[in-house]
This record gives sequence, structure tokens and C-alpha cells, in this order.
Amino acid sequence: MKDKEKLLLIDGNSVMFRAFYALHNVLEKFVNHEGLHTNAVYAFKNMLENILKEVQPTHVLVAFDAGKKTFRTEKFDDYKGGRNKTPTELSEQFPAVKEFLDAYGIKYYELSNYEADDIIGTLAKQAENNGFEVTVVTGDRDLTQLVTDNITVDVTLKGVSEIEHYTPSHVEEKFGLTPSQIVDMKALVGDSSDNYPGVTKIGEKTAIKLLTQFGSVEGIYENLDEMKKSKMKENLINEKEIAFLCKDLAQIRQNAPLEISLADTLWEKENISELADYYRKMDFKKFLAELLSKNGDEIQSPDLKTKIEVTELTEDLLAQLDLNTDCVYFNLEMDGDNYHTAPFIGFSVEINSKLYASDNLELLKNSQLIRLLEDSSVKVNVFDGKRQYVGLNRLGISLTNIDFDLLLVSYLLDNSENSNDLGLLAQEHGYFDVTADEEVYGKGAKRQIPTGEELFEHLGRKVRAISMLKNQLFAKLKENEQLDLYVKIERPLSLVLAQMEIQGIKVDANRLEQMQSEFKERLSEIQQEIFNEAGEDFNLNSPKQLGVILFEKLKLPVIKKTKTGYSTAVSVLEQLRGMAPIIDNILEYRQLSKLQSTYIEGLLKVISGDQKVHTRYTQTLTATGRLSSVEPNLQNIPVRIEEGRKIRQAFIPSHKDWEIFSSDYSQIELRVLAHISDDQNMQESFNEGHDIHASTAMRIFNLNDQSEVTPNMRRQAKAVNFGIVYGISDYGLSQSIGITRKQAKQFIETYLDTFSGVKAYMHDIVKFAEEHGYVETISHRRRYLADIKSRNFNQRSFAQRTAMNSPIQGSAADIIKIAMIKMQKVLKENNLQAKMLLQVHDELIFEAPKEEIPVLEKLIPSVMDSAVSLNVPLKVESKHGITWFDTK
DNA sequence: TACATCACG
DNA sequence: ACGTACGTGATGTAT
Repeated sequence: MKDKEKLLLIDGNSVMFRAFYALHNVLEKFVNHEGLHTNAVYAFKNMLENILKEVQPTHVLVAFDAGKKTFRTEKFDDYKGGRNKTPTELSEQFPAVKEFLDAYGIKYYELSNYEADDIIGTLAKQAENNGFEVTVVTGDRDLTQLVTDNITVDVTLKGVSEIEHYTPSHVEEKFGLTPSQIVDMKALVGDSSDNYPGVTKIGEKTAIKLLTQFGSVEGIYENLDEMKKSKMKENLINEKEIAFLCKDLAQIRQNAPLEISLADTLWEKENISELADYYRKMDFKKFLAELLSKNGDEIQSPDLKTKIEVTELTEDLLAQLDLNTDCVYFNLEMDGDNYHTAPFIGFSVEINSKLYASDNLELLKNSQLIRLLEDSSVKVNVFDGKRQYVGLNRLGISLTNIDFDLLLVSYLLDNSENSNDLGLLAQEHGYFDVTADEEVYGKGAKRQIPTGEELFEHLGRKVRAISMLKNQLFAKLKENEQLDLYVKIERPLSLVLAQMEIQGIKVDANRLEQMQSEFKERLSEIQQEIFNEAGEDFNLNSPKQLGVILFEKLKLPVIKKTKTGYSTAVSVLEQLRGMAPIIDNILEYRQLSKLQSTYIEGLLKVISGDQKVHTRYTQTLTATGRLSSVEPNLQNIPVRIEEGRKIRQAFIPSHKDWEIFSSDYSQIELRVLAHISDDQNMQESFNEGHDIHASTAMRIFNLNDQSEVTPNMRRQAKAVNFGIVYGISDYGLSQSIGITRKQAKQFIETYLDTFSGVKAYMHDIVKFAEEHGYVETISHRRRYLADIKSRNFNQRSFAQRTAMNSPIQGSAADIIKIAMIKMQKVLKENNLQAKMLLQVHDELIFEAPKEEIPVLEKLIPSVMDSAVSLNVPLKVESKHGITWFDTK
């Protein structure tokens, strides 16, 4: 029996539209040599291939709209009226995408008087009747009305990478309606983008309610008499005609007079030479390269990536080379993420526009080569300077004069699409001549590092990409006023971080092992008690199995659900406390097993031969400008609960008679807010050294004297302050301090009335984001907010909260970064042995000989509180002790 | 590989 | 009417 036939139907206009906006921010980078924009076609091609791979259809058709005039506009003049004109940058790409489809062997079709939707509806129906499985791809949820057991509709979300699959049950779940009722809903609700009205005052909620009760628009009108008198009933009566017209407009036709048949949609093989010509015409070098490497034999003179010449570097060659230059592009290649231990693969260097590469690390002992990397008169240009610094440090080479760091600069320009791969990142900047590592090296079990020519070429291309992008990206930094951010903060910081990572922090493995065996015993005791209470054994680490025990077997009330079942999170268990003894045991088990697996066993796994852990700080990851820490994450070592805090006893100084010293900024984010919002009340509190939470309490509870502030008032005020920093919502605040939403709303209103500067800031920053598409910190670090104008309420609200929070969190990150750079310098200038080891967002941790402690107690806070000058003071608190635990 | 959970600021 | 706090990383289970 032959396999079931599968038809893939693509809504060409809708997908092109999505594709165009997915790469809208790089629109001007996608212009071919004829001046034609190509971004939408580029993204369309990528998306098409993803879909083809996933769906594996036998038949494919792309449907397009034929023109503005359709049978719908005849019925309703204003149908799709008021729409913005399609940008010419997009409309000029429609002929191009059709040309692409021709070469690719995929049929497309348009029919005058009908929309693409109707072509899709008609063919989907025909195919279903002929026993096909059908997949429809579109960006338009209206098409979900076509869903049946045999017809799936895939709606593209966010750009073109994510897809939501609509099956009958998913439609039901999502809208609470059957697919055929979608049309009825549109009839009642209307559609603002297609510009038909629906019935006045009926929104989605009401429509769903009515349709659940009466089934359809027809059903509603048949039963109108039963409905009790209301404004809504009146509207329904008055607008009956409109409702039926809208239903007709929303209804996708399944009987359009197509001139093509199902058989015509058979997916044919691509025409390789035609496709290659097309890619050349469009300047799609990467696609061309892929095509040719797959079909190399069938085509002559493969004009692949720009040819480059990479010379293998040897002892002899090195001896003759003229290394007299003040600028090199360099890359030391290591196999794996962890550059503290990763094996070396080779290196490449561009000198005077010539490329050299080698897999012989011995060459890096050459004094002339070392001079190039160490001499302060030679600018070294790299990708990921911190990684390079640590790698070279292992080889005894000290890299100090980095000029351009491609990774770091890319991150500062736009941290929203940041890859850690040189090839992928270069592509984002419009440079296609370097391949992604994964493509060259493979992944998982297939990973295989090439040798010889192939390796040299890849490494050569990497340094070439750095050199090709340097001027362009520096120019952009300058244009964004971000040159100082790079030169004065991020670039020097990368070397400070490298040194902290290399230094590492010593861990007392014996202490951890001792805790491990205590916990092991306690865990098995609690587990046994839980099993007794449950009446059966199960996997306690499985929220799913636990859910069954608690909510089905023990019949405890369900407080909250997750996507996949019952929630058993702490907040839920807390509420179940007292209803069954099992709950307390589960909470204790959870806590202990977290400590055991993540902190004790996890930490033991990453201790190096020197009895230290060497974390890696990711400097180019977060959206706000904070660092993050991996392998191990030393920024989330327990502290809030005493039992967990004891983990910190295992973090010790690396020398006898040394101590751990820690300084942290007190309320740095609120101080930053006071500064950037220029709120007079808040500034006054800080300037006069008041307890900020207490003074907030006085204002929101309208008290006259601080003595009237109860601990509970202070606690609530503190939560309000947190909420403000996060971009407050009444719901969020109500959850955090267990009050009603109404009360929370009242708190917020009172707060914003008193702190009018903050209120103005919240408003202005959102406006700024809407206008510019990004927000920035005091050091001009940017965060782009793609969703700030989203039509989706949730996405937009999230972007608004982000707009409020990011400058605050990000400026605080800027400040501590500046402090770290100064700190490293000051420690050296003062000939102190103390070493900076860790950064935990608002806190710096050092180790130092005991006798230096009195000096540090003055020096460190003074460096930190003078890092920047705000219009409120920065406050720093310090502690020290024989372990990290004892710094309290 | 995705999800739920929980550790931190 | 919408459904939420902001930013991270590691773990174990289930798919």
C-alpha cells in the first residue's frame, strides 16, 4: 500500500508578510546587486524548508491573493479598507518569490475575485475528500475554521520560527469553540484588520458564551425570543443584517472555481541550475553554497563563498614572514564551551591582509608571534576576547591589547539576537562567507573536527570575518553613542572577568561530602515517611506522580494547574499545609533534595584539580546587561534559608590565614530609580539616609512619623518598591503580599501620587520605547523592545514592564561593572594581595590576607560608591569571615 | 528537548 | 477583556 498522500497549502501573502517583518530590522542589509530587497524571500525560503522537512508532503501549493478587488469587496465596500498600503520593499518581492517557487519546483496559484484563503479552503476540501492529509500554513488565525481531523492549520507566531498547530482539539481548547464556529464568532465580534464590524458591544468573551449556548449565529437568532431584555439583545436585533453579512465575509469558500486540480500540486524536484542562478541573482551566497555542496557534481564552476587563500603556517614560513604590523586578527580555536579546560584545535591569524592557520600549537611559542599578541602597540582583533584571553593564558601568553571584539560589540549593538557562534553572528551582520561551527564540526555523536585544509580554511574564514566587520560595527557603535560603553566598560571588564575566572574560588570538598552523607540519611527518612503517608511508593522527584498522589489519591484541593497537569509548586503546597502531614514532609524533601543535587553534588562535580571552581561569566547573554555565571553558577548559591546557607561554609580562601571579604550595594536599583526618575521624594529619602522601605510606608499609609510604621506596613511597602522596579501590576503585587487586587491597586495609586517623578518616568519611558523601539541605561546600553507596539495585550504589557525595568536593572549592572574595573586597578596600584573572585549582581566577593582586611574595609566601599555619580548617594556594606558563610 | 521546579539578585 | 511581576542557571522527569 502506498503511503498516505499529504498536501501542504501555504498562504503566500500572509507568510511573506510575516517573513518580511521577521527580518525587518535588517531590511537594508538584504538588498541585492540590482537594488532589490530580498529579506522576505530569504526568510520565506528558510521557513518553507523547515515546514517541508517537518510535514514531508507529497503535494504543495502556495496560494496568493490576486488583487484588492474580490467578491467580498463587492458585498461590502469597505472590506479590508483602511489597511496600510503594503510597503514597496515587500511588494517588490512577490515576483521574486514566485520566481523562487518556479525554480524550487513548487506550484503557486492565484485566482481573480478570490482571496488566497478561498483557494486554500477549496483545495483542502478536495484533498480531504480524496483521502489526503492536509496541512495549512498561515499567519492568520481565521483559517483555523478549516480545521478537521484531516486538516491541520499551522499558524506562525513570533517571526517565522515558532508555529502553533491547530487540530480540532486545540481549537476547542484555545477558543472554546469548534472550528466551524470560528466563522460565527467572527460574525459577532468583527475583524478590525479586515475591517468589518460585527455586532456592537460583542467581544470575544460574549461571543463564546452565546455560541456555546446556541451553537451558531443562526441558532442565536432562532432563540432570540428566549433571551431576556438587554442592551445586547437590542444590538443583536438591530444588527441582524450586519451579523449575517459578516458571517458571509468571514466564511472561507470551499467551492472556488479553480482552474487547477489536486494533481497539479504534486511537488516536483527543484531545478538545481535554475535555483543556483536564482540565488546568484539574489546574492544569497549561503544558500548557493549549501545548494552546490549538496549537488556539487551536477554543476560546474561552483561560485561558492568568496574564495579565500589560507596558508598553513609552519616554523619555516614563520621565520621568513614579515610580522611588522600594528594590527592583527587572531583566533585561538578550542574544542568545547569550557575554555578553562577545552583542548586546543589550532589558531588562525590575518596579518597584512594575508590569512594563516595552523593546528600546531607549538608555533605559539614563537617569540615574534607572541610579541604580536602581547605588545601594546599591536591591536589585536578577536571574537570573544575573554575566551581568547583565558585560552592564551593557558599557553603562557598574556593578551592585553584587544581592539575589536566581534562578539562583545555585536552584543552591545543588539542583545536580542545574539548567538555565540562567529559564523551565525557574522551572517546577522550581512557577512556570509564564514560557516557556522556546527556545520563544520557537527554535533553530538557526529561531532568530528576536520584536519588539514578544511580546518585551516574554516579558521581562516573566521579571522577574515572579524576583519571584514570591524569598521562597519565600530561605526554603528559610534552612531549609537555606545563607543564609551564598549571602550570604557565592556572591553576592559572582559579582561577583569577573565582574571577572576582564572583565579577561581577554593571549595572544601570534605565539608560538602560531610553534608552529603547527612542529607542522604535525612532524605531517605523523609521519603519513607512520605511513602507511608501516601500509602504507596512513587517517584518523589516527579511533579506528575506527586500530583496524582496529592490531588487524586488524597483528594486535596487543586489550587493551580500547569500546562501539563497539577501544579505542586511551593506556593501551592504552602496553601495545603495543615490539611495533611504529608505536605510538610514534601516541602522539606524538596528543599533538601535541591541542596543535595544542585549544590552539593553539582558543586562537587565541577571542582578542578586545584581544589577550586572556575565559573565562566557570560558577558554577552542577558537582555539587561547583567552577567550570568555557569559551570558552576556561583550567582545562586543559597543564602535565604539557614540550612542552605551552610553550603557557603564550603567556599574558603585559597591561602592559610586569609579571609573571604564581601561588599554589597544597598538598594542599588531603587537608588538608580531615584536618579533616573528624578523623583524628589525618593531622592530626599536617600539623601537623608532614611530607611527607604519605612519612608515609602509612611507615604503610602499616610503616616506622620516613622514610629507609626509597623513591621507589616514596612513589609508591604518593601513589596511595593520591588513591584515598582519590576514594572508594577496590581495582580503581581497582590500575589506577592497576599492582599486583594483592589487593595494592591489602591497601594499603587497612592504610591504613584506621592512619587510623581516615578509616575512620570514610567509613562515617559514607555513613550520613549514606542518612539525609538528601544530603551537605554545610563551608559547607553540598549534593549530593543520588538513587542512594544504589539496588538497582543500580553506581549505589549510585557514589553511595557520591560521598558520600565530594563533601564533600572541595566544601569545597576553598568555601575557594578565600572566598579569592578576600578577595583582591579586599585588593588594592583596599592600592591594588595587581595583578589576579586566573584560578582553576584550587586555584590563583590574577595579573598585577602587577614592583615589587609582593615585596608579593604575602607578601600573597597570607597571604590564602589564612587563608581558613578548619581544624584543620590550609593551605599555599600561590607562583611568578612573565614568562609563565605561567615561573611555576615 | 521541553517543562516544572527552585536557587539567587 | 486580556493574565502578569524583572533578570538568570541547574536539575530531574517525561517526551
